[in-house]
Amino acid sequence: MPELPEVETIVRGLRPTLTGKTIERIRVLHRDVLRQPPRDFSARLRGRIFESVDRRGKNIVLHMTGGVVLVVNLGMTGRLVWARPEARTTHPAVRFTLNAGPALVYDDVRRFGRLEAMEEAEWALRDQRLGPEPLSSTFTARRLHADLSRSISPIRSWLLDQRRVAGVGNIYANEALHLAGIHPQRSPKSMTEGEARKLHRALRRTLRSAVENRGTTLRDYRDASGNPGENASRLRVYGRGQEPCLRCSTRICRLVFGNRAAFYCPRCQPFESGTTA
DNA sequence: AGTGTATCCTGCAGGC
DNA sequence: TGCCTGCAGGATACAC
Repeated sequence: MPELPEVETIVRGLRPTLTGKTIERIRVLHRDVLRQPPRDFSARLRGRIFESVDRRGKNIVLHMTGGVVLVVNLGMTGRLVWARPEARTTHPAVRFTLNAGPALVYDDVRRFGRLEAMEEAEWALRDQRLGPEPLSSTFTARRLHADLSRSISPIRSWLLDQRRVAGVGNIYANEALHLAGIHPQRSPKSMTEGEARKLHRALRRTLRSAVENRGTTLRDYRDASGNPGENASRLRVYGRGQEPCLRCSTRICRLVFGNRAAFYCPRCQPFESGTTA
């Protein structure tokens, strides 16, 4: 559910208030969202102070005193919200009582999300396994083209693989491919430098504007204060099967592969490499 | 090594 | 109204 723009919005919302706060108490209501025994999780975090609030890909990365890192992956329906009445938490799984202000609650209907407390060194290893941040300066069109040349899986699947690029999920993969005029099943290996450049631009534009709109809320996503994002009305293909393409009025197609739905315009995104688009 | 598939879980929309 | 089916923004264990 939450992809880079949603996680970024949550992190920005948490940062000013959470930094400097101490975890006084931890209540685990659903242990299956933890990647370690609840006793171990709590022992590592209790009494620690939040030093920084960051994002890496779709992960919320909370650096604590004592060299401990709390990593939160929201899965499909996870939320990290302030326990205020207006942010109604329906399925609280973990509750962090802080030394001041409202508690911080991890809420997750489907419980696909995961929380883990680990050492800095362990986090460094995990971090290494993730691909480049698409909005950072190290993510260049040249690098993208080189990375694409080594893969034969469909480009939409490639974009969802967090080891290739970090933070892209099904919504923004489909949106960026439409903007770039590239069919979701195109082979990355077959892409020209020009296509890689288009895709690079499209990814960055799509993600940046979604961050500006505070993320896409289809159903579940909320920011740290419990508010939905504003980006849903800006989607061009995702969830718009059978509706007209906003660019050429052709009907948007819906196609399932890799266990996920792909949406694309057959005219703007021809399967035969896109010189006619 | 790199890919595709099945699975974790709950809720909701649509068909009958 | 109620039952059933299919679908959902993610990650990963496994088979090939």
